[in-house]
Amino acid sequence: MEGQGTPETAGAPPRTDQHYILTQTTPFQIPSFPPIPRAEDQLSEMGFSGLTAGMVDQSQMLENSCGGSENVCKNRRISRSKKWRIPRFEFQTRSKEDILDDGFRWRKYGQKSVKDSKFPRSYYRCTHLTCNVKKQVQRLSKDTTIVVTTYDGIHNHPSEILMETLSPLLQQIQFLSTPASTRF
DNA sequence: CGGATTTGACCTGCGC
DNA sequence: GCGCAGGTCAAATCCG
Repeated sequence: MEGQGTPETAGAPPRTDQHYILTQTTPFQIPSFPPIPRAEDQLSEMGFSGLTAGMVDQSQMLENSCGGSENVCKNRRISRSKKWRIPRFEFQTRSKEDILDDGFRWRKYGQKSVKDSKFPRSYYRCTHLTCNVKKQVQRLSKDTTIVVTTYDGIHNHPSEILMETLSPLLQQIQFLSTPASTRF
């Protein structure tokens, strides 16, 4: 795994002194979600070129993560008989910072100490209204300089920070492309 | 004051 | 059935 895919592409939202290692590389597909960008495209957008994401058996997926399935249980979990699969990809990041700035906004909803690890695992959810992507962040106890970030799901919206950066530019382009006679 | 974070309680699955 | 571990909830707290 080490040494496998270590994109250090410049100019991407993730920054600081980080090295990236993507640990799962199996292609995946999503059966019935609305049109959303492929994980590879999102990774590319984040600056990780030439990467693919892995597939995970997500039989414990929560109801709000499966787009209103008929199999929603009264309690929070979906029946294990329904084999949901969502993309999951994992980065190992060499950084002093625990939080990888990936261009999306995250809200922390939990932290848990994990067996065989002296560092707690943090749980984050994307703050976008309709996006149910989650990520887990944990520092390796073997090598405390490495932070493992696991993404569950694919964003169904563009990076908000990226859009904030680009919106003045887009507005200017729109303004300039409008015929002068029709402005105002 | 509102949004984000913290943290203990709770829920669920799994192995024995 | 029981205990353990992982994941989530939600009230309390913090902070800009």
